[in-house]
This record gives sequence, structure tokens and C-alpha cells, in this order.
Amino acid sequence: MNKSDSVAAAKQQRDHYHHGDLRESLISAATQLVREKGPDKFSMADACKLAGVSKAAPYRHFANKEDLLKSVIAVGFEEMRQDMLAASNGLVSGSNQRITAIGLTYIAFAIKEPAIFKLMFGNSMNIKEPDSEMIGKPTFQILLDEIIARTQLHDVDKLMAIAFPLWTLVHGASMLTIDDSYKRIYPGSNTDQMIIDSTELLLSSFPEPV
Amino acid sequence: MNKSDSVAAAKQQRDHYHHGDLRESLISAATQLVREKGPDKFSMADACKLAGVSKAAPYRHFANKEDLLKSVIAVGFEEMRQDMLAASNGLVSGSNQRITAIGLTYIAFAIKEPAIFKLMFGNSMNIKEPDSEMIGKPTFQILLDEIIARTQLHDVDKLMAIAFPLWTLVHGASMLTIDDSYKRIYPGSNTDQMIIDSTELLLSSFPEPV
DNA sequence: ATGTTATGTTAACGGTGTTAACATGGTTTA
DNA sequence: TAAACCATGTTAACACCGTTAACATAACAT
Repeated sequence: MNKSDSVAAAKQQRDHYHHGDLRESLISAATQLVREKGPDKFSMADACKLAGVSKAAPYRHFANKEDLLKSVIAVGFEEMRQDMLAASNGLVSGSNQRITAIGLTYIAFAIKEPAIFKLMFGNSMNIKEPDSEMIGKPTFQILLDEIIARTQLHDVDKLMAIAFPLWTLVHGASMLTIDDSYKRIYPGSNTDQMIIDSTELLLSSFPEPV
Repeated sequence: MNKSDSVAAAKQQRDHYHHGDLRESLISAATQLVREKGPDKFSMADACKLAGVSKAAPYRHFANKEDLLKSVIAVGFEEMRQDMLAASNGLVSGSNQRITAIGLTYIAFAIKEPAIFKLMFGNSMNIKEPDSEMIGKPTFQILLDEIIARTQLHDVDKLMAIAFPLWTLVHGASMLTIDDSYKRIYPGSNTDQMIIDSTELLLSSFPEPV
């Protein structure tokens, strides 16, 4: 079928002239459509159809398409953060095991929501104001907190020297996994174990707590 | 100005009805426009204006927009490969130094051509035929050859177990660098040394040649 | 020279993001 | 309660975009 499932499916019916909570409806419609069609194929018009509203309605709530997608990104980062909290819950604070779990959750989120993940990072969206604070900072903070618990370090430079390689590794793994790069280079590849091993290797190079 | 510099600038003039080499002209026009406006803002129409040709002309040479961009991607991978060859030239074959140089060249290319790099990986383009061979395989082969020279390994699984972590690391570093993620998490970050150290750490875990 | 073919043009199609002008109806206030 | 206000919806229009069909040109093969 030409139209996306969601769009073709039940267009929202309204009894009132006003929608009720169009802002939230549009965010979740956009989320669903990005999921189904990918970030670049997402259209404002489809989001309107799915929310059962005219093409011009969104502009009462969002400055433009980019602004709406920014909200989708924020929801994505928050969900990723919740996943990380859930994964680390139960494991010993400051343990290598827990740091690894956070990293693997990062990758798991990318696999669970490839299109949203691509939107969160891939797009030129964030580049607009280079000095603006990153939307995903609270998500990253979870890793930082764990490394602080693990190393007792509070020097930011030293902290980042540990956090960034881990982030880099899991981010690279996420990207190369969701666009099938690994598989197309070598179909028989089992990347799961590779990631765990590499993470452990990086972790083993950390300074021990005093 | 509203229009991109390239598009606003000298529209190609032709004395003949036929263009001469429209195919190549379109590829280089597209490359330039992706560079300037980013992969998502690139339009077929702009490429036509830049090549001095009507909107319908490209369809004699490319099936659609995606097909044209695929050629841009191919050029990108070939240029990256040339950069890697140039960087490893002069360094001892199979040395850690040379492997590191290849990885750093990967990142350097991403920094030199962020938009092209994003196009090469970020897009949903490649996802179409999942079992199709990757366009960038010859580029990746350079790393593989070097690891073979370094370890004397010929078992593909073992080879990939070494190559993939390195690739993952430099790919993650490239992505997070060109979308300013590092800088927005911690403005004072110096990621260059971090990458070198991490690469060396991974390399140090390799098996020695027999 | 003449017919075929590769490669260009123009015109049209439906779709997209966005804005301006107008409509509706819930909320505030006289 | 009635009137004014204002947030939030609609319709209509704009320029742009990707793509196709019908037609034009000219290089080339016969």
C-alpha cells in the first residue's frame, strides 16, 4: 500500500472544533511515523492526517517541522534514560557490570528504536546552535554518575577521558548495527560478544578507586 | 541569501543542445550541494540549476534522487580509500602505527567531509536491499589488509574480531565529532588524544604474529 | 539521406512546508 | 449574563519538490 499503515488507518474523529491536546497528539503521531517511515520520509502532512487535523494546525504548537521533531528527540532521550535506569537497577553501584549494562542498554535502545535513534543523532538538527546544551545530557549523566561511583574521580577531564571512549564505542556499535554495516561487511558476524569484550577491555584500563 | 552560493552562482552555459557529460556534472553538482546544505536539504532541482539543465534531464542518467546520491556515496568511499592509502604510505606495513593512521584517516575524512560522511552512513539508503554488498567494502578492505599483515591471521572470524572494534571506535568518534556531541557534553574536551589512546589499547590486545 | 537512438526540453501531476485570513468557541471580565 | 478576548482550529494560497509523459534536437548508424 502506498500510504503508511498508520496514516491509512483510523483517522482521528473529533466531536469538538478544538482537539483537546493536539500538541501531545502530534508528538506521538510524529514518533510513530518516524518509526515507520524513517526520519527523512517523515512528513508534517502525514502527522496531520494521523492526528485528524488540518495541515496548518501544527503551527499553533510548533514553529516548524524541525521544532516538532525536536520534541520527538526529547522523548527519545528520556525513554533511553529510563531504559538505562531499569537496566542498572539491581546491579551493584559503581561495578564494571553496571557500567557495561548501561552501555549495552544504549545499543539495545538503538536496536529497539533505530529510526528514533537516527533522528536523535544523525540529523543536522542539533547543529543549528553549536553552543546550545545537548538535549541528551541527562541521559549521558547516568553513565557519568556510574563512573564517578566506580572511580571516585571528580576531575571533569579525567572523568571524560573515561566516559568518552565508552560512549564512542557503544555509539559506533549502535550506528553500524542499525544500518546493517557489520552484516554487509561480514554476514556471519556476531557483534554482541565483541562489544562486551571491548567494553571490558576499556573498563580494565580505568584507575581503581582510592 | 536564500539560495545556496553554488546555485546562485554561475549557472552553466551551454552552446550545444546536449550537455556533453551531464552524468558526471550531476554527480559533482550533487556532491557540492550535499557538502553545502547537508544530505537532507539537498534537492534534485538545485542540482539541475547548478548543472544548467532542466528539471527532467537527470532522469536520463539516474533512476531517481536516491540513485544519484548513491553515486555521490561511491565517490565518497573512493576518496576515503585514497586518503587511507596516502596516510599509510611510508609507514611500516603491519605496524600498529600504520593501523592507527588508517583509523585516524577515517576520522579525518569525516571531519573534512561531514555531510558526505553522513550521507555515506547516516541515510536509510543502504537499508533497501539488506543482503546487497556494501559500497564501501574496498575501503574497509584497507584496514583488513593491514590487520592481516600485522597478525598473519587468515581466519575471517578472528580477523573481524579485531577489525570490528577498531572500526566501531573510529566510526563512533567520527559521528560524535561531526555532530558536536562531545563538545556539547563537555566543551573543554580534547578527543584527539582519547582516540589515539583507545586505539592503542585495542591494538595492544591483539595476538602477536607467529 | 534517412531512420534510429541518446539525450535534452516543456508541461503537468500530486505532494510538501509554511503563511495569511478567517472561524470557532472556551474563558475573562464588565 | 453579555460582551470582548484569545487560544486554537480551518481554508486557501504560495513556492518548491520529485517524477513522468510528450515532444524536440542532434549525433550516429545504415
